[in-house]
Amino acid sequence: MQQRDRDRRIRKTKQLLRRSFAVLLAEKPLEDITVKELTERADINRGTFYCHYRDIYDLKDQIERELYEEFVAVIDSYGVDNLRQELRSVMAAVFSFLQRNKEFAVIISNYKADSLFFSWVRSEIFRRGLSEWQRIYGFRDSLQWEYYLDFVVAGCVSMLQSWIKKGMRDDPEEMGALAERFILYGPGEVLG
Amino acid sequence: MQQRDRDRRIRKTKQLLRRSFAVLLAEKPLEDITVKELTERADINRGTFYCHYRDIYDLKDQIERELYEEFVAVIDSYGVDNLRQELRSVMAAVFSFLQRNKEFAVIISNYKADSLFFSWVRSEIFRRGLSEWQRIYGFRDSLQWEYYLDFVVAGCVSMLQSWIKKGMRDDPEEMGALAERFILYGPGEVLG
DNA sequence: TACGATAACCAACACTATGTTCATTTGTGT
DNA sequence: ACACAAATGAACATAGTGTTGGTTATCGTA
Repeated sequence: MQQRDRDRRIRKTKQLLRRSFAVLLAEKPLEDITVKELTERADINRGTFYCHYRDIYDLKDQIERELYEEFVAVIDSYGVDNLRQELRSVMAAVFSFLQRNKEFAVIISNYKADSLFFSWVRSEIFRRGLSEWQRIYGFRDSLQWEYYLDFVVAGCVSMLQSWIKKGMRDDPEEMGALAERFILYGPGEVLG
Repeated sequence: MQQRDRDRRIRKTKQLLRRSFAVLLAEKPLEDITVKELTERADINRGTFYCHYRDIYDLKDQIERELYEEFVAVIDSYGVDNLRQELRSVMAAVFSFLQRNKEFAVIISNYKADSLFFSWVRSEIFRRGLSEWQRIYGFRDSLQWEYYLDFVVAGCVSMLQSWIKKGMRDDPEEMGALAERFILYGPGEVLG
């Protein structure tokens, strides 16, 4: 990415394509978007599209991939050892990361069902959580633990998604605290 | 559905198309499957396909829609009043429902990310849970409750999905009990 | 069993998007 | 200013789409 995008022209065309892609995605489902229409909207030669992407799905994948790499960088900054202790801060950081990338977050939440991004996020967090569990407890009760980990990870990601759909208004710090309570204490405090 | 599918010919072609669709889906992603290839595999005239479906996505939607309607019938049999009391049984029933429809369940879990079925299931359970909450508690703390409900619903659905991917081996009754514990008591018993 | 209805078949059709080519023009980094 | 690379525009063969009309085969029912 660094090597290739040195050229201003490349950055410009990619940006134009992405903007038009976002607009189109707000109008119709992904499978109805054609290269022809996209490039006409962006006022880019159709051939140029194929210099950068294989097809529409490749474009979508690249966008999600880049967002995902940034996400990994964010949670990497918290080290692997203290995920449990810093649960609240990590979650808050993720919420605030999405807020900073509002434009893409909205694009992704426009996909009718799940996006690749969130699916990657789920398996990444699952992987990390599982390895931490095994580091601490070995393989004891690992099946139940796997289901529970899967349960809470999916829960958190779904919180992220509905938070986005609600307009990202609630404070990231509060959302992080909420997520932590859901994960560690269940519904106790919510149901009273 | 009842009116049209009286004719044996229709049932037969639809079945053939679905079988070939399942096979193709195991080979390649949905967006790479063409009507032409599908009908050739099924040994059905291409024009016949268009008598029943608008396009590939319509075929996929109809399959998921039918499975979803059966699902709704299953949870409807538990009445709306006692969702909370019968949590375990309802969840067990859902697990066992998917086990009975193994073939379709596997098809759906083959979609990388975009299964309409599970997305419908999520919003349906969410809707029911929310209305039950409001019936019992009014609108008190409804925001936190909404996030928590979203959290656990997504968690349960994700349990279903990973259970399918593990081969549906664990007993539906046990899975139902596990889900209930996760929902009501959080990780307490799992983490010890 | 016979009959009217209709689903499936077949061939053909125009149409659209795809992916690739090549020569040309424009803009870039150093 | 220069060499290089990206973007353009036009053209092309290809493949899938969606629909047509006429024919054959199969269906449900009386």
